[in-house]
Amino acid sequence: MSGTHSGRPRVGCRPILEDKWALVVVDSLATGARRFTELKRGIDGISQRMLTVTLRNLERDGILLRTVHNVMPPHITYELTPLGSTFLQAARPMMQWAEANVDRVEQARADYDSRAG
Amino acid sequence: MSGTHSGRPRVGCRPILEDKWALVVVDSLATGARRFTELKRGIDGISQRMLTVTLRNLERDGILLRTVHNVMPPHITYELTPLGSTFLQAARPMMQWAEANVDRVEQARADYDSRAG
DNA sequence: CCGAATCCTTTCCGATACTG
DNA sequence: CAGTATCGGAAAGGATTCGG
Repeated sequence: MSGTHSGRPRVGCRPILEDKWALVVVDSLATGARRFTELKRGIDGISQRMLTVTLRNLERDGILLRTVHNVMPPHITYELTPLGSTFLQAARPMMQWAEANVDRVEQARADYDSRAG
Repeated sequence: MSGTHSGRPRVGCRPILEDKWALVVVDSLATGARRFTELKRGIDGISQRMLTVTLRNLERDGILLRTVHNVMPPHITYELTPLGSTFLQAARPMMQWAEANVDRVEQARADYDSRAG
């Protein structure tokens, strides 16, 4: 036995965990609903296409909710669902670890590369 | 402001977070050192190539340590470094969330697909 | 037993152009 | 504003073969 690994592939969750932008998009919705352009501006380096794709996938997964507001002019907002909020809570430690240890990891890489070319 | 997102791309951590197999390999080392073949047997669906690549990357990142034992016959073990242990601790909540919510996510997908084709 | 190397297919993803 | 459509290069990743 090895930790929490169950033996079968975690089909259905992997796409979230592996998605290049999913974590940062979810994180961007931490403080409440946002519009497409707000998200685009707030996320460094994301293309329009990838933001669209990421939002669609997260909506499909039940992580966020897409709402069309019929005011004038009409606009669309994205916000976390309850399931999305629990996901964000669970993901926070890992994001914080990443933020806190980027330098250590890069140092380890530099060391490794200098040893082995 | 939006959660823990700093605005700059998290260069250096993304490869770990995005890697298809990194989490499950790290998790497989939770209980101690393992040999290549043990890992291969324990991880469902991983190819020899991807296990090799994943182990190299994690070693390079300072997450795990590769040790060549000069006994007869010689063998090689992989184990988490202290940095790797902190990574695993940080990743646990997300892995547990994934394990606990696969069904919910798949249900959400089925609902979404039945609504929109 | 633990890989490295090669081949080949699939998927990702940015750039660009267009739409209601 | 909030997308959709299409293209093409880049990267991932499986299968297979070979080596120490």
